[in-house]
Amino acid sequence: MLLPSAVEALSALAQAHRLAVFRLLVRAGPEGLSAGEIAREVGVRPNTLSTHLAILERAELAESRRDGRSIIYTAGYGRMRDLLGFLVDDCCVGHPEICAPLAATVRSCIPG
Amino acid sequence: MLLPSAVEALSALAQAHRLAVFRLLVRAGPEGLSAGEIAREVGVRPNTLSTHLAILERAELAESRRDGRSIIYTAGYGRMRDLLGFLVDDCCVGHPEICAPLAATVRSCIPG
DNA sequence: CTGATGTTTCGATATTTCTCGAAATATCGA
DNA sequence: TCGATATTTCGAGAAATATCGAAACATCAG
Repeated sequence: MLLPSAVEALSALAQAHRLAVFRLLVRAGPEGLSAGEIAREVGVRPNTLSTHLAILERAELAESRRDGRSIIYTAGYGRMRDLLGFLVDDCCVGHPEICAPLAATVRSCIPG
Repeated sequence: MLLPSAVEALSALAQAHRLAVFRLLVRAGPEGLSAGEIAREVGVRPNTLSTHLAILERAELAESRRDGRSIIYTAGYGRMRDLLGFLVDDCCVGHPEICAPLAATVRSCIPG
């Protein structure tokens, strides 16, 4: 991942409503949530949310598909993985003590 | 780490110059770099850089100490660790496949 | 087709952010 | 003290961002 993409992804997450939306999508998993459900959950008007979702989608941190009248959004896991990798790589250049506490977190969700 | 702090940290990193500065500081390690060296390296005017450094420091992603006429900046490793933990936690709720690729990166810098 | 529902687009406004030049502050060497 | 170096603070202008109401678009049920 290159710096401009990292900045775009970080910018997308650097807003309270969007970070809340993204966290919601991550927890929702591959099934995702409709725009309306997200709006209700986060407490943002539908048109404002639409702008936020477009920003997340543009940063590839969210994906969408239509289901009837609803549009279902899911988290862009691949992009998130890249972003975290980009940031963790940075932290791991000769400073293992920074990554050590992370290891426990990461290990706890890896099967086996 | 709470959401508002995460937003503040993400906002601090969501700017090309600041992300470049932060990466530079992480690589510089505990010895740090003077504001002037950073300005030269990143290609930003001293007064503009000062603003950026203040933002990073406010987000606790950078720390400063005076050394003669220079002010030495170091990365705020603790805050970065918290931020990564916050983001990784999110990704690890029932979706281990997202964290698996991260594990290799993290493991590679843990001694032992 | 018509009306209802769900979502996005448009146009405008208020706020925030980035950058700059100029001036102020702090430290050092002579 | 004086002048030079290093950095920050101040004040302003341009650009980007967040939010809103209204209108448009897409889909479905009857």
